Amino acid sequence: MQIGEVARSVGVATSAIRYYEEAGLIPEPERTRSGYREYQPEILDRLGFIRAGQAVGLTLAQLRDVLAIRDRGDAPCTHVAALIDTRIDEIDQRISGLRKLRRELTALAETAAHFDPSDCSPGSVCRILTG
Amino acid sequence: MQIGEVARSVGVATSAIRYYEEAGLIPEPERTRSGYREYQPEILDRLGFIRAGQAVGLTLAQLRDVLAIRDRGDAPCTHVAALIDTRIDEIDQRISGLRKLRRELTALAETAAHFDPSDCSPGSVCRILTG
DNA sequence: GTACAGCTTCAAGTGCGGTTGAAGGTCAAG
DNA sequence: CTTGACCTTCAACCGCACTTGAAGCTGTAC
Repeated sequence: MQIGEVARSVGVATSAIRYYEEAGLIPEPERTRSGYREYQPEILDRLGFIRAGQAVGLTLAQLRDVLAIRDRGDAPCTHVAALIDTRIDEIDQRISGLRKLRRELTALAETAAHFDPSDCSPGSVCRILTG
Repeated sequence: MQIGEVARSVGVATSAIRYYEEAGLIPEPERTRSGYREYQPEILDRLGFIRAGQAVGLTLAQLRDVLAIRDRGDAPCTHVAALIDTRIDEIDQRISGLRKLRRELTALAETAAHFDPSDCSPGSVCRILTG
């Protein structure tokens, strides 16, 4: 398969596939006599894995590590499971940070609703935000 | 006040203050004979506003707009209130997206827990993630 | 006079995950 | 034989909010 066909099958841009190669996530494929990249079907699973990993918020660096384990011939299961657990913790922290921020913002919105613009002293930019 | 003193008072880097000037969030200050920036005390409130805005996730572009309204002599209250409401909506969307992702990840973690690495076929990278 | 902190400008780099553009080679159809 | 879709490499650019570095001037204390 040429790069365009692979790209269409998986739903990524050809430029992204070349970038993954450059970044060490996929191996350099064979070339045709004219220099075109010539992929084997295995690439589809590999790109599918990258897509799935990205979709849950893993970085390309993390996925590259998983792929390297796989390429050494080992099963990356436990490593993947650990990444998932770490990712869940990150999300929990992110959510609680956002909830805290939301509480602060609703308090500010409340202030804003009871705020008479004529109280708005020209000496400060905006007391709604700065309290 | 010189830039370093302002930076220490507000808790930002001098490079950030120069950047805000460049980006149009703060006006160009007077200069001493030797070319040093010489700030009036009003800058502290302005930088405090920028910090407060950033802390709730507003972008510099949004804050620049608020400051421009203030500089025209108008009260930016209603504009700020609208930004806050929009920001709350963004956060709600972000949180629900993260919650959805978390549900997917806990499902994957569950799969991983019941997964025998020997089931891990060498033909695919990792079936935990790709399902 | 000399050390040292502090200021100046300008250009370039950071992270992340790519995209875009230029300049050109390749391949099948008509 | 030309058109057009596809491929190649390489370098530069995107957003965002800065930081870093180089090269040099200023100001004060000793």
